[in-house]
Amino acid sequence: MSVANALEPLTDAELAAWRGLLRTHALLVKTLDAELEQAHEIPLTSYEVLLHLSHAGGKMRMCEVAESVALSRSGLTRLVDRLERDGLVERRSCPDDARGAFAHLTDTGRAKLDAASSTHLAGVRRHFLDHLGPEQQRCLAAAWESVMGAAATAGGPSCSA
Amino acid sequence: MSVANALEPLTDAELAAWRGLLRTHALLVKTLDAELEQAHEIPLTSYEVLLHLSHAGGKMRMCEVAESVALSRSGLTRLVDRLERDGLVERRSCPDDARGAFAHLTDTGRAKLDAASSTHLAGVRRHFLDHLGPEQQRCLAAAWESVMGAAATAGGPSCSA
DNA sequence: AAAGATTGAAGATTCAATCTTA
DNA sequence: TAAGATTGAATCTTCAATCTTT
Repeated sequence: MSVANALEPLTDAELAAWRGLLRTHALLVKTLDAELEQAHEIPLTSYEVLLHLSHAGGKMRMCEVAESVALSRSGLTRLVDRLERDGLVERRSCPDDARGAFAHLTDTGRAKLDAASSTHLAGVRRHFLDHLGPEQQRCLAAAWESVMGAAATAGGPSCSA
Repeated sequence: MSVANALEPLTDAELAAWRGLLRTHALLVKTLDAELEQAHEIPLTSYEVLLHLSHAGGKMRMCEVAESVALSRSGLTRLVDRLERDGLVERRSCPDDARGAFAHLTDTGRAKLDAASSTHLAGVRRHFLDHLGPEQQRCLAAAWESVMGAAATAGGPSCSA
């Protein structure tokens, strides 16, 4: 908080909290991605796009999808290119705003999502949730809320949707 | 833990703990990387290599460095190429094992690390640690310990060092 | 002039194959 | 035969510039 201690090295506890986040995230994402790729030939990021689309009722604006999976606009454009090529998603025009575009979940995409979800869900449980007590779960959720809340105050997301 | 509930959707608390990890990690890494790049023209991953080298007394085996920053071997080879080109790191041969190589922190590299560390440290505090209470810090550290410990039992790291 | 989306070019990372040494 | 490290090819992601619409 203060400027005076900006150069103090991190305490062991601070270091463990910070570096653990980096290490654990890397391991989990790598593991879950490999499991999805192996069992269903779909990368984790693609899976998450399908998942968000499904949760949103089957369609989202491109910029919303980009924000939801933490990808740049151009990054999402290429990803949806791949998903469209594989028949999992379709682009449709946006009646309200001709500049925009919707990403639509296709039947094939929904089927792929349904098939892959048990693999993914099992992986998230086995590699992550199963090792957390209910108290720890709440603590993590509160921590994310606090960190993200502070960030939102400063520089929020980009697109209006 | 059981197979029976593998298809139950995640509870809200589980979802918050898991998706929060993804979102928060993405935001923090993006922010810290941009700050380092802007103030010292060094990417976060490069900074972390210098940091680990410094903590290890100035030299590490290539495979150790790769493991410490969660990069593949080839990924680290290219990264050290860039660091060597910029004069921040030097490759040296390994007396004990002629197959191996050391990455050595140069004086220039150490100076760069010292200069960048206040930016990085301030960023980690401002964007992350300042929003966590001591209790939350301990909770996070314990969670990482638990998750990583379970993973280590299964498939551990690769190189012998 | 600004926002949503895309494109070309460049950068970073990985896989598979290769080289050298153990 | 296996391990440490590197290389070529391919993939994924981003930045800056562009196009269209508001």
